[in-house]
Order: sequence, then structure tokens, then C-alpha cells
Amino acid sequence: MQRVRVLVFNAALGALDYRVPEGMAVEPGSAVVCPLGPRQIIGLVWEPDRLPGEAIAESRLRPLLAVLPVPPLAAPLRRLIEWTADYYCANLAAVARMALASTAALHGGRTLTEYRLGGQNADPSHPVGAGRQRMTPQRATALAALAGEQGTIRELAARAGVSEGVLRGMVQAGLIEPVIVDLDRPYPRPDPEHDTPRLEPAQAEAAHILVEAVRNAAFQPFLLDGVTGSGKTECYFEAIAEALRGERQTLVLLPEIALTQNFLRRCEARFGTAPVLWHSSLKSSERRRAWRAITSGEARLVVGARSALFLPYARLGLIVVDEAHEISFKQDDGVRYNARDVAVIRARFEAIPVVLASATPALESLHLATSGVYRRLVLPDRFGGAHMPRITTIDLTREPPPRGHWLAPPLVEAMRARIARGEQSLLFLNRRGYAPLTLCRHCGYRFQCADCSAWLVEHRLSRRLACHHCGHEEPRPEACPECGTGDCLVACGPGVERIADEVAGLFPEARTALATSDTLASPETIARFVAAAEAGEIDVIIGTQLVTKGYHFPELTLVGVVDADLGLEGGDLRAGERSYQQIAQVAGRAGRAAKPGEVLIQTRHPRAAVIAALAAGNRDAFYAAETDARRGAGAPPFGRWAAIIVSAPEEAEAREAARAIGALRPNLRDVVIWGPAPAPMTLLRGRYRYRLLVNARRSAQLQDIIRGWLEPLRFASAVRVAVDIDPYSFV
DNA sequence: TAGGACGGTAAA
DNA sequence: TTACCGTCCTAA
Repeated sequence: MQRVRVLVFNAALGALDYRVPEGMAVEPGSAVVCPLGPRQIIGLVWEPDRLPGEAIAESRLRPLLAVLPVPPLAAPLRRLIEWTADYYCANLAAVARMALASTAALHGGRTLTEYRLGGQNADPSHPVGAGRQRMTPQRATALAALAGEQGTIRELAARAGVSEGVLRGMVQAGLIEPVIVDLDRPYPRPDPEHDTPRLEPAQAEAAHILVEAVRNAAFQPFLLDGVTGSGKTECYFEAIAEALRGERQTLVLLPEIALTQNFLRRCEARFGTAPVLWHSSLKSSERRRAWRAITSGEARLVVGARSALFLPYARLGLIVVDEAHEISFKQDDGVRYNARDVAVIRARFEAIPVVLASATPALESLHLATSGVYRRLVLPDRFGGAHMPRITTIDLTREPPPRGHWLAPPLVEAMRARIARGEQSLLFLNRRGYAPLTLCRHCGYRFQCADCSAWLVEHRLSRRLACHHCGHEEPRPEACPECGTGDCLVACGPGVERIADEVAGLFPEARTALATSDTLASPETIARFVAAAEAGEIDVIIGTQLVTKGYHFPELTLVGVVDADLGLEGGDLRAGERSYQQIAQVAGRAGRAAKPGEVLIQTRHPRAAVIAALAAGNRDAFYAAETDARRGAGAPPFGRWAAIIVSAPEEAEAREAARAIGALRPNLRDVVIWGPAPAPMTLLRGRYRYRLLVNARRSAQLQDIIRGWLEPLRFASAVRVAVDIDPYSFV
């Protein structure tokens, strides 16, 4: 009798043992259907010595029900799943589930029955058969209309102008034959030689090194560090081309789906076809098609959000993490992993190269590059002879905008000049909606989310108030809900919609476009916006961080940063770095072609380190200052952080659980623990939250300490305790 | 005494 | 996580 250990997809159970029935073949990595009480559950066969669990008596084993028709997960991916669960203190089953991300695909491909003329009685030269004896006028019409056609009964009936019943009769009579077609059409094959570009010397050198690394097929991490507009994409496209030549797959991770449209077009230009897309909003049929193509190896080039990282690629040859500094690579719910870091680990297990590309690398990445762990490839200049834009600050304390306005006179004048010259301006403000706070002038009532510690943001385009944390929306009332006074609600502070109003007031003749996740929600609207901007049909773009990266608008010569101080609020660990990256990235949109670019940064703190470094164009100075600050604070890369977040629907329950954790805090020399304290976002999606922060020396076994600390504790079922290793969000 | 709410526990 | 079972309570 053969017994196997199975990692079942249930966080509370983990490993369970089963009997393999006679005639069933499984190996580690096989996806199987297991009986569990009266239910069925999906799991993965695993190496027994790698999954904890006591062996159960043979008599109690139940037989596996089925093996799913998908390739077994390969050993490198199994090791990656174990590593991720271990490093991030996450549940192994929850991590494993990310690999089998398409439920629809697990049961094999879907087929569809189509029909076409043919069958045993279809041949006119054939001796008169049963079918030909009943040749009605409708059947004759269908025979004439459907020559060479294929489709479902419904489609054919519509095309021939007869009823579906007629066609079904013809199938019976052997005049029309069924054809089984796979619903998941194959993807076109990218061609590595479709359009090979001309590279500048620095690009060619970096590309050559990457191509060699792909050819070597060994683990090697790269930091592709090039200023905005230096042509990093063209560089790693050459590495992708090499992977294509060697029949290996490439995964390109992008921080957000909004960037993919642009990327798809560049792929088509270079490789003659769009890549296979993977992201969370794929429909289940698209997801199944992509997943099967990825597992079979047919998908040569996959572009995806962070969830694409755990998929079971058949022959992965290269991973690229573009805009690798982006914080959206950090997942902040469920399994809290950082796709940028896990990508490097996956490359190690798969023994392949990995490229982190960025104009503003995370300090951690830069540190690993300068200490020789990553190989650093530098592109110091812009492509095609374009220059970096000139950056100037506008001190809002000296040159404030008029009351009720947010654009200072020098910025307005600069915009006026661009509009007169037919050039484009981009105003950046990382705040959706019209105003971040609405209050009653009469009684002071403030609109707040019922489920979160946050104000409701007014969206004037949709005439609603929205919570940006939980998605709650309500219509904007006319009167104050507290005191009943009508026409008394005032908007406080600016959002992009309000800036757009201000621009319309200043330049009524200018053509403006709002670029936020509200206005550019679908690939189609993004494509339309990009086409209009490239064609010079927009004078002023007002956008959130959506427009800070990836775009290349030749006529864009002015970038205005409406509020450079916004990102520095909140005092979180990476606020300085994030501010720097965001402004440097949006500044990088200016002057990418022949015309020189200018960037104006509105700030109340022109002497702050971040702002001064940006204005001086001195990236090294910023990184040096930030490095010192991090070293002093014991922050990454010099020390390590972890957060323990306790939440419950009842405030008292969360507080009590957090107190119990705090009471058991380990007392160690190289670990400092703060809290428990209410989290900055005390209420989030209806749950009250408490938080403990752990700061440890690099040498400390942070995860083991936390596991050992929390392991003996038991909580009420409503309480959730989440561990966040290397946290980015401190809310 | 039937039936519902609740809590504990097993699931291989 | 979920199904089931025992206990306790209430309504009849």
C-alpha cells in the first residue's frame, strides 16, 4: 500500500496523510482531490519529511479521490513555496494556493462542440443515403449557406437563416458533423528577431551582459540602474529575446496593471505579438487559458502583477522586475510578501538570472548592488541625446497661490508659456477626487467612513463621497446630516479634480485630461488617453501616481508637482525614499524627446533633504543621507523590522489579544519591541486594529523569535493576528 | 420534548 | 475552514 502526505488547501489543517488507490500515479507536486469528512478538498502531494505532522495509523487512511490533470509542481517551485511561508511567517497552504491560481484550469481544458458540413451522408457522389432521402428546402438552404463554415449550432443557424432544429436534424441525418475544439486558443509565438532595435553603447553593453547571463542559465541577480528615459526596457528586451531563442519562458513583473497597456505595445513592436497577461482581474476563462499556457510552456513571455510570481512555469529562463522600487510589489493582505524579493529567491531556486530595473532603486536593492550581491548595470544618460529636465522648487511660504487656489504664480506662468507654444504640461498630485475632507460650515460635522478611521473623499465627477480604504461610497447630500442646514458643506483641501477645475478657470481654452484610477479604469480608456496625449491633443494632464511611470509623451515639457510635502506626512519609515522616488519618476516624464524639460516642485520645505536633493539633481546625496538615517535607526538594510497586527470586529477583543501578546514579549538583547498600541488606521474595514513593532539586528533570527513568541497563544475566533515581515505600510 | 443557539472538536 | 455533535435553553 502506498501512502502520501498531502498539503491540503486549508490553513487550519496543513498536512494530512492519504492512501493512494490501486492504479493511481502520484509524485511530489501532483495536485490531488482528497476526501475530508463529507467534503472534498484540493491539495498537493509533498515530500513527507518536509511537512510536519504525525503519521496516522494505516487503518485510518482514506484513499485519494483523483489526480487533477495538471503537471505536478516542480521541485524549485515547491522550495519557493516553503521559503516564502517560512520567511514571511505565512501559512504554507495559503502560499501554495497562489501557484494553483486558476480553479477553472485544474479540471483541464474546456472544450466546445462546433459543427460543419460533413458526415457519413454528406458526400453528394455517395449512393443515396438516409440523409439525402429527406432533403427539405431548409436543409438545401443550409447546405448551400454553410459550405466552409464552422461554428456552434446557434451561430450556424443564424448564418444560414434556418432554425436550430433543422441543423440538429441534419446532424442526426449525418449531413453535419461535430468537431471538438479547445476553448483555450493557443497564443501567438513572439519572434525574437521581429524588430531588433539600435542600442546606444551603454545599452548595448548592458544588454550583452544580460544576454550572456540568460545563455548561461545560472542564478545571477542584476540591478539595472538607469535614469528615466535611458532605455532600460530595450535593454532587457534583448535578454528576453535570448530566452525566446532558447525556448525558455520569461516573466516580467510590473507594479500595476495600468502600466501594462504601454508595455504591451512595446512588446508588439519588438516581438511582433503581445505577451500573455496575468493579473487579478482576469476573467476565469482568460485565467484558465493563461494558466494552462504557462504550465505547458506555450506562454513564452508572461507579463503580470505580483501574483504571477508563484505560477508553475514549465521552463522559466528569466525574471524581470520592472520599476522594482515600487511599493505595490509588497502585498499587504493575505500572504504579506514582497514580490521583488521573492523574485530573486525564485531565480535562485530555478537557477536563472533575474533583473531588477529602476531609475530610483530601493535603498535595500542599491545596498545589495554596491556590496556585490547584485551585479549593477548602469545607464547614466537618456536615450537619443535627450537631457534630464531642469528642476526648480517653488517655496509656497514665499510665493503662495491665491486663497482657495493651489497653483502658485510661477507654475501658472510656466504652464501659460507651454500652452502658448503648443507643448504639454503635467500636474502631479497624489490624491484622487475633489477634496480629501468635507465639513459642515454651520456645525463642523465631518464626513467620516463608518468602517475606517478615515474621512470620506468627495468625488465631484460621480457626485459621491468615497472611502479610499474600504471602497464605501454614498451620494453627496445637499444638507448637513447632523444639523440639517442646507447649502453649508465645504470642501477642504485639493484633489486632482479640484486642480483640474482650477486649470479650467485659469486656461478656459486649454484641453485638459484627468488621469487617475477613476478616469482610467479600463485598458480601453488608458489606450485612448495615451493615444490622445501622444498625438498632442491634450494641453494639461492632471494625474495621480498613475502617470508617474512608464509613459513617454514627446510634447510634454513641463511637470508641476502640486504638493511635494504630501508624501512626507505620516512619518512612516520609507516616507523620504518614497517621496524621492515618486517625484523623481514624475519629473522623468518631462523632456524625454527633442525639447528640453522643466520641473517645478511646490513645497513648504524647500530645504528638506528630499526636496533639496531633487532640486540639485543629486541622487547620490539623497541616498547617502537616507543611508545614514537608516543606519542610525537600525532600519533596513542595517536592521530588520516586523509588525504584528491584531484585529477584531470588537475594540475590546483586539485590545485584549494585543495585550496578551505584549505580555509575552521576549526579552532579547538585539531585539526592541514597541507596543501594543492602536494602529494609525485604528479602524479598517470594520475591524479594530492594534499593532506591535519589532526591530531587530540583522543577525537576529527574527522569524524564529516571532514564531516562538506567538506559538503558545490562543485567541478568540474573531481575532486575527497577522505578522508583517519587512513591512512597507505602517498604517 | 422538539428544535434552535452555541461551543468544542475532528477532519487523514 | 467546516461539518457535526453534545449541551443547554426555550417554547409548547
